[in-house]
Amino acid sequence: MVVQRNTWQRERVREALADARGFVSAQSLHATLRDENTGIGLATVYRALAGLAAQGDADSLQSPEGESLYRACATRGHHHHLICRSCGLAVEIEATDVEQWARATAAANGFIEAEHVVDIFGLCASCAAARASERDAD
Amino acid sequence: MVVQRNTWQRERVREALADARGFVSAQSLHATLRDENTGIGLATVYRALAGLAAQGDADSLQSPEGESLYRACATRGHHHHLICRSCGLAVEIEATDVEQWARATAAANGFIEAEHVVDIFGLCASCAAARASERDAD
DNA sequence: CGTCAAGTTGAGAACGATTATCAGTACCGC
DNA sequence: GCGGTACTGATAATCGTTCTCAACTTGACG
Repeated sequence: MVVQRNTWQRERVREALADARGFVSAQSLHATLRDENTGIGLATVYRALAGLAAQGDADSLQSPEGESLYRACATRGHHHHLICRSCGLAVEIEATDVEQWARATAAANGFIEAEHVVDIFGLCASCAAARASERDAD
Repeated sequence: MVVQRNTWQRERVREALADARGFVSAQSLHATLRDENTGIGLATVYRALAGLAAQGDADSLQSPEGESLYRACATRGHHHHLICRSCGLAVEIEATDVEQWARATAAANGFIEAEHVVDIFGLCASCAAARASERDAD
């Protein structure tokens, strides 16, 4: 049974995702690959990303604007992110305390099969500096 | 300057939101109001919800499926939720520790203007029980 | 290397949620 | 009641994502 084939498209998506410093949307990833030369299809990018996410090679989350963002993460397994809302830069963070708190809170209220969403959005140092100098320029 | 007018539509949306035990989507809220009799428009529901959320009378969050969900919350000000992914029931929770952790983590990584998303999704006791008896029935 | 079955691809259609448009309406202060 | 203006609602438009399906690749087998 051939479960999955290797195609250059999937490989390119994986590379592009790895090249991106932080979280990127499927749309912008597609745009990037489009620019490079490849006539890769949007649907293929979505499929590849969904596949990567499914097998744990990528993390996905919803931006506050409702887009799905993806990232190739160094840390496999459960972890959270500190994300720059300007450039998308993401820092992987552990939150052992929060995990416990989440589990305890869920249990205390009779909830089972609890999953939690814990992410921090802000401006990274670079973007903060960039914005500060923009302000100065005004 | 008339800033905002009172219309029965906005009031109905507020009521319907209050009647719902937990988070509901704009779509289902519109469906509910539609059933009641009112020929209220979908756009109006969206506008009312956005308004309520803007003035702090309602909380909004994105479901894992990408829909925007709204809820009339008893607690004004910053708080988080424990949400049943089956019936939408939501429990308001305080997470002082998590707030601090979020702030500290952001600061430690040079991030400013940090906001955090902290929500727990699970199955509430009722839904868990309901599902258990369904299982038995099979 | 050629063949073949089945997984993949890509263009575009389809879809669902949300937002914008705009003429008609209802609210509010006078 | 009047007038101005914010609001409404039907519909179109937008945007991200998924589906469809014919054409194409890949990989196993000989």
